[in-house]
Amino acid sequence: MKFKPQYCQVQDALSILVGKWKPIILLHLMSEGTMRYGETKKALVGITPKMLTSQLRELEEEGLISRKLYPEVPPKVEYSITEYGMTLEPILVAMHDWGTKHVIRKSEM
Amino acid sequence: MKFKPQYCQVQDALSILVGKWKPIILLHLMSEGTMRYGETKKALVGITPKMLTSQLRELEEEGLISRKLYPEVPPKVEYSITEYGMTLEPILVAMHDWGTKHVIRKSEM
DNA sequence: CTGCATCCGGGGGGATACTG
DNA sequence: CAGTATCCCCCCGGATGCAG
Repeated sequence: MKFKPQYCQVQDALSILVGKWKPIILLHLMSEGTMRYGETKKALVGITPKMLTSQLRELEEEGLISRKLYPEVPPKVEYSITEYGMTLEPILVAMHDWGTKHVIRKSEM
Repeated sequence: MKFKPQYCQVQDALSILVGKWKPIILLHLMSEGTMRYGETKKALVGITPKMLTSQLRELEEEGLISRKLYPEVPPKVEYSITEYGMTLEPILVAMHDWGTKHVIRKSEM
C-alpha cells in the first residue's frame, strides 16, 4: 500500500464534496453538461430553492461549476461544470460504483 | 458518460466517510492493518480522546472496522479494518490522489 | 491505557413565505 | 424564472475532567 497518511489531503477532497446535494449536482452537470436553475431543481426531487441556491453558490465558490446569467425577462441562468470540477470525476465515479454495489438497506432499519 | 443520477447512491458512500477524522483513520488502518488505540491517537495529531472514540465507534457501527478488546491490565484495544471497509479503498485512493494533485491553498486565504 | 460525562458553540440543513 | 428572507432544530466537534 502506498499511502502516506501523515501527508494526507483526503480531507480536502471530502470538504469540497460534503453537502447533502453537492455530489448529485456535480454528477448531473457532468452528464448533462449545462443545466438551468429550474431544470436542476426538477432533477433534484425534494430540494428546496434555498438549499439548491446555497449548494450551487458553494460549488461555484470552489470553482467547480460556473454560473452564467442571461439578462433577460424572464431571467435565465445556466450552470455548467468547469474543467476543475471535472477533475473530481474519478472520485464521484468511485463513490457511484461503491454506492450501487453496496446498497445500504436503511429502509429495513 | 454512464451516470444515472436519478438512481444515485453517491450519498451513501459520502455519509459513511463524513466525519472529520474518518477517512484518515481508514487510511491508517488500511496501510497498517491493525492499530492500538494509543497508536492511532499518536498518528492523528491533534485529535481528542472523545473524537477518536466517537469516530471509531461510528466506523465500527458501519462495519468498516472491527474492535478487539484484550481483557488485560492495563487495557489493550486493537482496531483493524474489515473486508467491507476495504471496499472503500478505491474511493479513498481517488480522494487521496485528487488531494495530492490539487492542493488547496487555504493557507494563502 | 482506554475510554466516558458534561458543557458548549457554530453551522448545515429543513419549512415556509415573499420578490425583481 | 430564479432566487431571498426568516425562523428553527439538530448534531458535529472542541475543551475539560473523571474512571476502571
